[in-house]
Amino acid sequence: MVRITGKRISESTIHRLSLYYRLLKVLQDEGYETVSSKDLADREKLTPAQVRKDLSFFGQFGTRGLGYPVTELRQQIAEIIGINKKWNVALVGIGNVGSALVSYKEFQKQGFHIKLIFDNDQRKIGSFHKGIEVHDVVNLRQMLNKYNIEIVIVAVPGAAAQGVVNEVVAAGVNAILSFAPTNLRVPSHVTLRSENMAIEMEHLTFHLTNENLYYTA
Amino acid sequence: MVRITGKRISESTIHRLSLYYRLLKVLQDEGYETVSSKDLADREKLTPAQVRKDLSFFGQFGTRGLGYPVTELRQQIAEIIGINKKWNVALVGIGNVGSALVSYKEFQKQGFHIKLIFDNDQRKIGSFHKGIEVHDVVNLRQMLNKYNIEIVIVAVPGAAAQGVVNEVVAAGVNAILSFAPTNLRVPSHVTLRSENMAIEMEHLTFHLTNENLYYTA
DNA sequence: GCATGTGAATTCATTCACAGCT
DNA sequence: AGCTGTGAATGAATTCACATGC
Repeated sequence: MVRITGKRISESTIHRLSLYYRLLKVLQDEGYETVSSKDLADREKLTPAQVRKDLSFFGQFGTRGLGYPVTELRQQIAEIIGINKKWNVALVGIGNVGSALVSYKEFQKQGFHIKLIFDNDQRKIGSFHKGIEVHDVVNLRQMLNKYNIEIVIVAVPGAAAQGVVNEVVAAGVNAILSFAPTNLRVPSHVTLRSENMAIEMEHLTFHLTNENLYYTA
Repeated sequence: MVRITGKRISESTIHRLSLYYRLLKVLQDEGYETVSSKDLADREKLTPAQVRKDLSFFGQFGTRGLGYPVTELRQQIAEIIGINKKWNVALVGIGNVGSALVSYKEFQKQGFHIKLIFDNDQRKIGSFHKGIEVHDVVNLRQMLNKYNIEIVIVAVPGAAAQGVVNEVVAAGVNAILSFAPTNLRVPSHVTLRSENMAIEMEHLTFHLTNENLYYTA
């Protein structure tokens, strides 16, 4: 949770900003110049009040009676989220998930530049992926520093993940995206997000298993 | 949101059940026979009350003065989440993400059996991935039926995703995990979870961009 | 004495409703 | 008239605190 001029910003608000950002691109492509909170809400299955409240945390972007200017609002949200600039990213672990990430085109487009790749497998070290050389993870800390890496993506097996995270934190990197299926510890000044496909699947099985118990009482 | 005997179960509770399930495995391996809500909470950075409340929605699993039996509680949670059985899964789209999924060992272990793979690329159709043949997505609906698929993972480009989802829904499948970076529509009886790496990255950049504005007022 | 299970209290998120601007 | 921006009201999730049982 972050406070901006005294207002609490929740992770859900941050998430919705990302959704608005994408939706505004679509609206832009469809030729809209302005959009109302109701339009935005309808397309995202939210309430207009929710949309207005989310935006109101960061300023006043609309015109009463008219709505929000599509292109401008999109630019403003980009600035709020911090994707109006390039970010130096490093990837640790070039297995299946890591490879998928390197090939993920949206990444480059969004300004995420994978500058460094690390692995501990001697057969992989020295090889190239999409033009990026794979380095020995032994040099992780010093290279993160040298290349001014701001975000590290951890895609190593669970058993190795905490060790990698510790090095990353020691190197002064404050943002980590992990694909490891284990609990990771970071100091409170570091932002950690974890993606775990198995857990997402379990949401599905929970619903499949329990939806016959739906009540509407 | 699901109701069980009148109690509201939130997605966050479901998520935490998955965390407890994993943590209990660790505790089991460490040789613990019982565990208190405080122990569980400390390891997950939650409060003991949160842990007890989560579990209380589904029954009484502990012993006062003693705590919860590790192995037994783990088994109970498996039943609640619905991972005490095998699930028939199909994968649509065998690109980078799809390939990573097929190779993901945790999946098999957790009882998720990828029975079918689909793609629309003629060069891929007929090929095999980890012993599973790639089928033409044209036959999606009928094959999902024939093989009693319960969960479909959609890993196709954004532009193709809604079309695939429509077919999946038409085939009567009620659980979908999507990796497409677009908004998808499903009827309310279908559970849809979306993973979007770019959005996760944006949480990180938001924090990196805004944490210098932290207040503690 | 110790730790669960759970109503009550609190905190946090969302929605309402309306004043204010175009 | 239409739609934003925002305090106030509601609703949901979390935490408190204690009665209950081992």
